[in-house]
Amino acid sequence: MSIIKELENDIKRIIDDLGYQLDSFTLEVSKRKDLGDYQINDCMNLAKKYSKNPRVIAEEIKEELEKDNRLKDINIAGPGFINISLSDNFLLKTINSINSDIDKNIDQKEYKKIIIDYGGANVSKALHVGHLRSANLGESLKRLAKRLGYEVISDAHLGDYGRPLGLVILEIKKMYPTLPYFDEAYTGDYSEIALPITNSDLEKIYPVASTKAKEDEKYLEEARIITTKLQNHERGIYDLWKRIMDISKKEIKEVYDSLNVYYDLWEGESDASDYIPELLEIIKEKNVAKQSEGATIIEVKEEDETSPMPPLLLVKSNGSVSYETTDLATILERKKKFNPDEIWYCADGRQQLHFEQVFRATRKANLIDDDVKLEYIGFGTMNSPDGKPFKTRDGGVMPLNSLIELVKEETRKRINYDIVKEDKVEETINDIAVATIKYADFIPYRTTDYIFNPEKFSDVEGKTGPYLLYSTIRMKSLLEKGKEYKQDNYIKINNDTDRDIVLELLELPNILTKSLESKSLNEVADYIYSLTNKYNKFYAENKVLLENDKDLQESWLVLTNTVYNTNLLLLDILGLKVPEKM
RNA sequence: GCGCUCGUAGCUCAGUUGGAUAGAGCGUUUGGCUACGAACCAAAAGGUCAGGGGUUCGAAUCCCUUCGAGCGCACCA
Repeated sequence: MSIIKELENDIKRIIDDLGYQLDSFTLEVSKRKDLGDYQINDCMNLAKKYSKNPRVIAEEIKEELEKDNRLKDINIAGPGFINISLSDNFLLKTINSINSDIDKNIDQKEYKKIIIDYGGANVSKALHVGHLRSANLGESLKRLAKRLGYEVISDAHLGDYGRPLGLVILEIKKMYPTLPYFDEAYTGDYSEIALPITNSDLEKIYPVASTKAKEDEKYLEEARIITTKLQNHERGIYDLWKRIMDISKKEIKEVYDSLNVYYDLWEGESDASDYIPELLEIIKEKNVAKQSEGATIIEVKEEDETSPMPPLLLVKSNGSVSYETTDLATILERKKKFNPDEIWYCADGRQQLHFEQVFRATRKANLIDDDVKLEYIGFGTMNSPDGKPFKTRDGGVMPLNSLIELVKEETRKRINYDIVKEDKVEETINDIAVATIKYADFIPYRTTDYIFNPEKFSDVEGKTGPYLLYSTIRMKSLLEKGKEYKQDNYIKINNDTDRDIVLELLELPNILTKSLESKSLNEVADYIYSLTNKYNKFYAENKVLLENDKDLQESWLVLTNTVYNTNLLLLDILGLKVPEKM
């Protein structure tokens, strides 16, 4: 347990022992630093609950707190705020403990097994800027949850089935009608066929096919037929689909790799499709579906519910299945393969209704135990400066690749070529560019729609990814240059600048816990900036290596090391790589 | 129509289980490199928290209402 949590528990016990019941207690950082390090606001609420004067309660608590030598300068202000500060001796012990083991500054959670579904990549479609948030958020939630003691399985859950693929296959058929894939008489081995299609061809084919389908009912009908054939694993069509999968997956993986996003599983809707017959059987058994307008549906609307809640479409009137059905089958698949305690879905806010339908249908059909938590983690849309979804000049959505390249070009101008090794240049540029993009994405709260202006990337100063990387590298550099000096113990606190850093470090466990609860990384992003900024202030004010007071110098090196290690931990959670030099 | 997410500094965003004087970055103005990496640090200016009403010791935060924005509401995924 973290040191700050221990202190919080002790204070809670003191308050409990006085006969006042609190549901929970956390030390809140004071908004009046002139009055103390922390403020306790609970007396006013307790006063209401126990019909007493808040200041009287505050006095009682104060009297007890004064016996604790970890605390100092306890005072009561206003209607009943208690202000407390931490003793220097306690702070010294704390930082030494964290310095020896950073896990002493983290509160582990009880073990759980979680599957996180994020990314939202679709086969044969380029990853574009709209895919960034899901990948970024999911990856970091995975890292955070793991760090706090959960077992986490990440799944890309590729969109590799359904009509988009039917459309792509149809368009390939129009382009190359003589390919053996479309020849029902062909009995040979498909793997020997040369396919004249690259990934960038695939990315162009889908928009073309999609437009045609909107304009031409006959074309759309043909695509429906191919989609159904695909879902029935029909020879030829199915083999072509597998080839498309291989080409597309390779490209998707490369983009995710460069973004530092990794999946344990590359399952897709097609894998779940194996579970559809069993799913339909269960649903039939439980008798929760019914026929409507030629389709099979599950009613998920509660009685006397006013919000719109259309039925879940299980089997379409033409016999093919919808993505609601594959999502249900996926739940079945995950239960059988992994038996998780929770499943998290990171998807755009516009999918909220869809997931609500899927979750309700899951419960109705008892697809998974009631105590397994299904959680939809929605997020806001990334918009361009005009407030509309991000587009390039020609009207298409900007590919993620292009965005990365754009920022790389800006980064290329800023690198210090004197100290970055020649063979590290490209990797360094990628790390910095990705940090710029990902960190900017973390700053707004999860559900906020936000404006992402690529022009801004030319400015990499201030609260940005490069700021964090630069500062962290500078700490490392200092620690290396200070190797000849002792770096063992934090011995004395010099002034408020030093003290503020130690207090900031103590916030780490609460930040991580809160972030995991809210499933938003913006608090972590804010925190690492704040910690780094405080450290940089210290760095500008003091010259560690030239300090004559050796006790102070040793303390400062320990402080630097602790902040450095904390930054490494946080940057890793955010999924940002730290280059050697930059 | 019903529902969801919102409206906070010139711009982009934090802060929303109610707490003291509403914050950050950018931009603007100003100061700091012959000392550990200046992608840094310091300071200033900048606010009717969309408007109105209510709840209470206390509201950006909770409730009601008006205005405004974006999104969603079965055979696309």
